[in-house]
Amino acid sequence: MAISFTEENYLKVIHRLSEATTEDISTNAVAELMQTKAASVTDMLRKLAEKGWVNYQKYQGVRLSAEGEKIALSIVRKHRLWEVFLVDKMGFNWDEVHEIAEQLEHIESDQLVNKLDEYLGFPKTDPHGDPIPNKEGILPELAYSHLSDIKTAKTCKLMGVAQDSAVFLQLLTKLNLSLGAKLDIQEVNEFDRSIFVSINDAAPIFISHEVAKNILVKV
Amino acid sequence: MAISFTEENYLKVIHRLSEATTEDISTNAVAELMQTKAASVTDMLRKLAEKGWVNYQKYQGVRLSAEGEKIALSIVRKHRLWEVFLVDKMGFNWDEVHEIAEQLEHIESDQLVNKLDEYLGFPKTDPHGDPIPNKEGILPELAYSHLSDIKTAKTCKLMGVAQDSAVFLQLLTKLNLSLGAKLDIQEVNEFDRSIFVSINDAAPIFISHEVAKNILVKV
DNA sequence: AATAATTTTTAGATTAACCTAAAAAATAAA
DNA sequence: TTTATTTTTTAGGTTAATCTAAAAATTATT
Ligand SMILES: [Mn+2]
Ligand SMILES: [Mn+2]
Ligand SMILES: [Mn+2]
Ligand SMILES: [Mn+2]
Repeated sequence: MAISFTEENYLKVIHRLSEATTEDISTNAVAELMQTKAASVTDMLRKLAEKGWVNYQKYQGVRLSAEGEKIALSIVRKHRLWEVFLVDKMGFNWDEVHEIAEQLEHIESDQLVNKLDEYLGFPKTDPHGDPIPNKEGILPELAYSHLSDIKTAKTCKLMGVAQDSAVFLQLLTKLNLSLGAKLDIQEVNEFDRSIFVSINDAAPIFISHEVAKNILVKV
Repeated sequence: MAISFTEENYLKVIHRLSEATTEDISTNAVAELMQTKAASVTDMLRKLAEKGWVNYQKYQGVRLSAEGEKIALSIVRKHRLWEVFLVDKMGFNWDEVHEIAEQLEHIESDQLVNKLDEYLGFPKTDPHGDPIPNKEGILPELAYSHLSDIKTAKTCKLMGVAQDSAVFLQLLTKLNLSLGAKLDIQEVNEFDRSIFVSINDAAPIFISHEVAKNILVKV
């Protein structure tokens, strides 16, 4: 069955919201991420349900069907593989690739995706540390902690980010924080929950709680 | 000003038709290439004229404006660069890339296009021998002859094809005809205008007039 | 020059994706 | 357990891109 860019984006958003919870996804939550109005979402959910890609009963929220999940994962796979391509082959920085990948993820050609995967050396994660679903649509579960949840005196390693926005990623770059960075937590301040941390054995600096929430680490 | 995929495709088609003639382009000619109805074309031409991308007066046909020409060439540039990428880097055959490039040509990022160009080594032509417009939108004019117009006993070199269709390109591949092939014309038959030709010094074979019309050569 | 054939445009509908405003249902608070 | 608040859906419209059928303009043919 034919699928539009818009439908693909809805499925992707529902998938993203479903990763954070086992509950049904609300119309408003979808509306916010899709940057549209709840009324438009209701229309679309009815259509997606008719196509068999979501389970939806009015007022009850929505979940992806098995088929919808498969489609969503194939788009995530394409998005992340293209991001690797843009950084590794085209020389973009990690804060420049998300918008372009938002376009490239809709290119339709299984052959191309698999050739691209091979060309890139079958990467396991994208430039932001997010796992790349394989050909069969299996997404390895990488269970990382948020830096904001780590206790004083611990050492950990930066494994990913919880946000793709350019301003956030550029800030990390300024702080000399990139994937693989070693973090030694000196102190967590009670007042503002800011973290005093040494990055790659350099002199420690302060990182706000807001930033720490969006940094994923392995202890 | 924002532009849709559909508008881009119309500009591309008008550009393609303009290459073959200096006359104004007819509504029907656009309709045929766009695989749509004349009534739809009329609507779109009015819209493109309002946006300043074409000059159009009803019943008088259409031409690209300078700005429209620039947009059309930027799409052609992307299409052909992506085709080079697909063949040179992804390992596709020349008959497999057109459809995918039809999608990729709409990806919007000047930065990406120019990085891709550099990554590919600033290619001058695409896998079908068509010239690639440069960053400034200048399209080198490659003046080749159609094989069907060449006289007996001439030797020439295959420089391009006048058609992107998979069936045609696959046939050429079967005939051992690829870019750069050396052609020695033994005889042009009066009856069906078929050509008896030796390809890369092999034993001569027959090529139909229909095929010869779509082969571009340098004498 | 008049008539016939062809091409192009207009008129009126349809579909996908969106919107605002109002109604209905679900949830929270008194 | 009513009442108030919030969430979600419905009703009715808009815009872009398409369509068919009919009208108008252009071009070709007697
Ligand atoms: Mn991204
Ligand atoms: Mn990413
Ligand atoms: Mn092509
Ligand atoms: Mn080509």
